[in-house]
Amino acid sequence: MDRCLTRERILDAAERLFAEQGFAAASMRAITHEAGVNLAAVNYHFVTKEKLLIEVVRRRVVPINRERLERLDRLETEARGRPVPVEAVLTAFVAPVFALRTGEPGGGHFPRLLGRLYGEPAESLTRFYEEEFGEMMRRFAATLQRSIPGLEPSGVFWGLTLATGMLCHILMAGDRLGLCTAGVCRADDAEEITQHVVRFAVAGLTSSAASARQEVSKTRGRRATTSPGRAPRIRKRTGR
Amino acid sequence: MDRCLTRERILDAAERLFAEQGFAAASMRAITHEAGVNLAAVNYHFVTKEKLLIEVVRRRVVPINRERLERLDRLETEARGRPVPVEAVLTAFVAPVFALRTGEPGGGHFPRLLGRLYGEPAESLTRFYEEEFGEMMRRFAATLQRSIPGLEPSGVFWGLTLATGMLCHILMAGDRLGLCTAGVCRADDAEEITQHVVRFAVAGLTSSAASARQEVSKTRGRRATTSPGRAPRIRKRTGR
DNA sequence: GTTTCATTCATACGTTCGTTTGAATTTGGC
DNA sequence: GCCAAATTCAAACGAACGTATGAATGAAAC
Repeated sequence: MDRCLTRERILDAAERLFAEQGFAAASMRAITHEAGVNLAAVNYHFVTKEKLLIEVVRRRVVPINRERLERLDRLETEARGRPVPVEAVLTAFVAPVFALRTGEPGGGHFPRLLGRLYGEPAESLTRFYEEEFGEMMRRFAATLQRSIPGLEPSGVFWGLTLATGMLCHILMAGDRLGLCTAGVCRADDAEEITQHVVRFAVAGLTSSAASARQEVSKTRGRRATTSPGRAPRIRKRTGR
Repeated sequence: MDRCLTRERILDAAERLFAEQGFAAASMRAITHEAGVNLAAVNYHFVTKEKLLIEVVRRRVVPINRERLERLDRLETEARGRPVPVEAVLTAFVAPVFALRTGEPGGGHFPRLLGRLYGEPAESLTRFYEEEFGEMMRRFAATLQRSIPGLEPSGVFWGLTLATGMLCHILMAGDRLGLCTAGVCRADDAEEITQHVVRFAVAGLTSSAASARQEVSKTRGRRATTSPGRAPRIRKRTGR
């Protein structure tokens, strides 16, 4: 059997089973059986189960975060020094997660795994997170900061965190998403999910900025509510 | 040892370990050791590991959802037929999750478990979800529907789902929350978390309603964007 | 004091776990 | 065709898993 083929088959099978059952519950025997390879092949190619998980995740996360940053670069280039529209920034953050769902052949299982990852206690994953997500998050935060006047740094990170939360929750819930929502919400339409998440994040960030501004200028007699502020001026809705 | 004491000690220990390590990774031996009880006590009191999980969850979820509904009832009574303010509804949805964190002595671990639950593949949990969350979600959806003029049913459920997602993600991330956010976001201030999540959900729902309204009346020459609309002027549009 | 019933206990059952081993097999360079 | 390295294989390792069992223990009921 081709050398690279076994590796890839293991990664595919592990991705599917990790996503469906979680790291601890997916046994190496189930993975290798699903992949149609020998049990010892995993230890030969990946040494350990935990390192296999890291590799499964890395294979998808690296391209996703690369595309996120590429989109962000493109937006900043187009903006030519002016602030980038908030919606565009958030779309660049959200959309790449779903890119491989339709693209890759067996990539449909990864979003669910991605959603589940934050809960996994493997400490090597924690390190992996900081390495793979840290800089990307900081770059998006910096861009967002300039996109929304009046938004403080903590507001930006909360926005990105909450956006990630919405994303992960939908991804993780999978088919069960419709259970508590009378079948209204489904997790199979990437376009719709992206649209909803981006809308919420844009509105939330804008609202945070508005209430922060109001906090500053509360001596002025403007009406004080916690409701979202005006629409941010987004002209050309740059979706990709 | 007191009869009820053993049960409670097992529930506490299981809650902590399930939250920290996940269902599959937390062994019965670790749980009973942590609880300081005999291994067989779990099977005596709960029959099976999966039923133990259900009981751990039920102990916290039932009071939480009861308080959610009580708050909602109170709001509707106060509103006397008028729509309930959106922010109040969402606060009633979010805040009770954190109530036991400060209240109960060992309850600090449950939010993280709650966040993790959506990923657990135990099929008995799926049934449990529909039973414990289904009606509550529908009641909140119905109230929200009347609170935000122009919001369609799917928008309401998406809002509640995304709000749940933000909540679960923060809860699940626990101490790791600050990792990718330059230490800005922390998961230990219930007040702050509630405030952020509610703000985002209010803004998002309002924005959804605004874009839905605009969709309807797009023949009129008003400016069309997908950005969030004004704050909803909750007028007394009597419903029901 | 004896009976009764609920609870706790030490121990063992049969599986399954992640990993290792060493021999077989395939592969690629000469 | 041959050697050496890379890969696959069947089999087994010790440990840990969830659960079951039957005897010990405790506290009320009589």
